[in-house]
Amino acid sequence: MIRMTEPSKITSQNVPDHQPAAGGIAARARASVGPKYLSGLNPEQREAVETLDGPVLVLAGAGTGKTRVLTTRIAHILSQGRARPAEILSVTFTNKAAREMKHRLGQMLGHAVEGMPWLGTFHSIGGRILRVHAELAQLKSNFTVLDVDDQVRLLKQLLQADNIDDKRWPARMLAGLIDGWKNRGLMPSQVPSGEAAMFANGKGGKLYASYQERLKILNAADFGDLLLENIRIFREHPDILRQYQQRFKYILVDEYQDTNVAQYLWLRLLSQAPSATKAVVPGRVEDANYDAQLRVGQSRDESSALDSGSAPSAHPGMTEQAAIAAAPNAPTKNICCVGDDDQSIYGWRGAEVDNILRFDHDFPGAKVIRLERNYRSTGHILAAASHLIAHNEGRLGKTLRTEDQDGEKVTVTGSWDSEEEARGIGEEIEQIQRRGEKLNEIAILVRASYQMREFEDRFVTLGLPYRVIGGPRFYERAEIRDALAYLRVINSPADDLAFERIVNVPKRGLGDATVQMLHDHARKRRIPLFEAARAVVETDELKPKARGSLREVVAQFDRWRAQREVTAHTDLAQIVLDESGYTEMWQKDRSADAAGRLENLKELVRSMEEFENLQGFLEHISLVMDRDSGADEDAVSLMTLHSAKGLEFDNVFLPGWEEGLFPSQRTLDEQGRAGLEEERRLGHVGLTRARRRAMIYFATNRRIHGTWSTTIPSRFLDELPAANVEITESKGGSAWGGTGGYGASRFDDMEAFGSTYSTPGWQRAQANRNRGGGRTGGGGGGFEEQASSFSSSSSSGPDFGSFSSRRRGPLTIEGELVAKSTGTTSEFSLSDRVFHQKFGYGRVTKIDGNKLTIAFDKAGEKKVVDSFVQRA
DNA sequence: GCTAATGAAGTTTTT
DNA sequence: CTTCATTAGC
Repeated sequence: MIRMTEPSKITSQNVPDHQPAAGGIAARARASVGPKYLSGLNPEQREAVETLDGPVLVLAGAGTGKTRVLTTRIAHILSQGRARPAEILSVTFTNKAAREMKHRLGQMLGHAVEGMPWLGTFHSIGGRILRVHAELAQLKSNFTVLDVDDQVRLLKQLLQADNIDDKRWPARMLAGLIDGWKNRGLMPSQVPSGEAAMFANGKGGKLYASYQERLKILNAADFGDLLLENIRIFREHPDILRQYQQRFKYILVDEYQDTNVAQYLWLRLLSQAPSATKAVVPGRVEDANYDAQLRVGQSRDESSALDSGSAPSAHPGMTEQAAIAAAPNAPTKNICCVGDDDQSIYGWRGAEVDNILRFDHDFPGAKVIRLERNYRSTGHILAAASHLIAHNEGRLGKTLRTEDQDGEKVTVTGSWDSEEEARGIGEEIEQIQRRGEKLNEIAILVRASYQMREFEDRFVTLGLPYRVIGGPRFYERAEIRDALAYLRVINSPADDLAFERIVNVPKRGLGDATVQMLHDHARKRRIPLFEAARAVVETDELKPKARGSLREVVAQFDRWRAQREVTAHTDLAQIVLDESGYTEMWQKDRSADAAGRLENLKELVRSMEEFENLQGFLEHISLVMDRDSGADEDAVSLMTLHSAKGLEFDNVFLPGWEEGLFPSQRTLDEQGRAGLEEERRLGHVGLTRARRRAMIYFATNRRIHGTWSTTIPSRFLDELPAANVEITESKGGSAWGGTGGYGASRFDDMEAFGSTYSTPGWQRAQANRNRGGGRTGGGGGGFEEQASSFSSSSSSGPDFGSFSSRRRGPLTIEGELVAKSTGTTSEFSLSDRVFHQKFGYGRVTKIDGNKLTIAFDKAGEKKVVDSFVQRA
């Protein structure tokens, strides 16, 4: 299938892009007949696939077949013989996306794509390039990639060394600043002095510089370095840059709207046609471009001054930059960026929406193709999402269309409080389930993760299977990082951070004092901690107990290193975990998640098999390890709006649409209008996840950090088109807060609840609920449900009259508990010791059919379904 | 050096 | 109301 003959001749750098090469004509001829992979593409998609020459920006709205275009384009390039697999650079943001592309490419081409070596994430590809040229960054090719945790610990040490109060100037904050600078492509010397001075009374810049120095000593790079050091090397060594420019005949970029400045610069460099002509001095020209772009990162106003060519030359090379901007840029190769400005939701993490908004400016002559045919959602959902996003000003503008039916309207439901919201959604889900739909097709998308708890509690009570997506990634978990630290120390005795992490895990009686001592020793002799430990055990500076422990640790590592030569790396890992007592530590642990941690450790050892040796494993672990893909059992998905990007479900619940929560007050305060627009994009992302039903909720009262507060409906609700939205009533009206600061809301008209149960709206809502067949089983009426929970209430509730102040308390909702009951007597008896996956150990205090009330040791009293617990 | 008790703080997070 | 991190005490 893939023609790999005459590959590179056609698009060698000597052939200008606008000259259709022989392959191009052949391609067109063939395309008119239509290779199999092109069939089924709509005209825009097809254009995006077939426009191979020059820069292309594909604006792919939600659900318009973005991934399909990317993969088909690669297949097209390959089958046209335009390039070999190894000559295509294809970058994504996530490993998941990269894997998905590989997978679909394999399907499309009918066989596994052996060798698309340059398909991967920005970071994995950057890391790969950096390993080749590590010495140019004062690193060895086996450098360690530090994660955020290591970074912070390292910075903490630096702060301590500098006698900076890390209460006032937290290491996390500095880590954030440095990360931000790296995202913007700034080396320590390039950080604007004003920003560098922001931290610790002017020491910020200096700390950044010494942090970088420490990294080199530890033979380590952080995530930012993987790209930043690439850029530095490309700038300082044009010959190396040219080598890569020549290698990559085609560049494809996924999710372009999420690129930050560093990623932009990196792409920019690689995408320039190799400068065969000596007229252009690469280093110089590119410097100018960087400076310009870096200024964009600093200040939008300055950059616009730059565009007009009248900028004062605060930076060297500015004048040249102005000239270059006016003239056609350095010839650009075949770069194809796919993205959607309306789905840019990572601005707070350094993503520059401007990158996509300015694409045709940055890549002159770029062809912009819009994909606006949506194949995912129904008409009403699409209309609602489009109408909402149309309120944004800073966008390129797309109009999503569908040929699907209108479907059901988007619903907006107000609840009294967040607890009721969770209950309402739980009931709705049960209804959907009864209709025979899969739980896998249901998602709840929240703005902030603390919203999840309420749903989890509810689902546990209902016995409804759910899965939380997101959260700590696999390699970020403590047990994985500990295990990796052991392996890192074996692999690289100079890895002080890893050594420090595990020297007292499991507990060996080597506390802060001992570690501090080792540090002093190490610094004095300029040796790694591990070697310091080896030396110190020969002296009598330590108490006998600590000395013995430390001696044992050193001996163990020596032994493991020796074994490494003769033992398979997976076996070695197992041996290390066992002999160090690490496995045992978790086996003894009786907390709820110990079993899961042991399982994760097994998974880690299993995953090592994919790599040839320990070295190879460690090189890739931090870059390509993904969260464990949860079991594929049928369950509701619970996640943040951010982690929902790229996913789709038949039924999507969107709770918490209230001012302050969504849009988030903090974003509004910190980012102003830009922040509001990003929040709105988040709403757009949320809505467009839904294929058939989108259900929005807002509550009048929400508990945040333990205290209740009254909220007002989100302004985004008012921005939804009335024609596509249906306002449904929930028990208890809403809109207590009245009008917000931005005008009247139509949700203000919903009946206020007041302080009794007898308002007309409430009664009507109850009637609707019962009539609507919302429940099975007896006794499940909303009123009784409410009543029972009132009577069992206890603690201090929200301070809103007698109703609300008494309605909190344990979740004892008899109606539903009976409804779910199987009738059979539970196999548990009173005061049984039981174990629950989420809540840990507890004692049964009450039994009601298959519903147990359990007093958990740590989590307090909960009602759970008996199938969720096992005998302890 | 370890444990228990106090106190501060508390979005979103692809690598 | 939580969770974490640091701080007293044992």
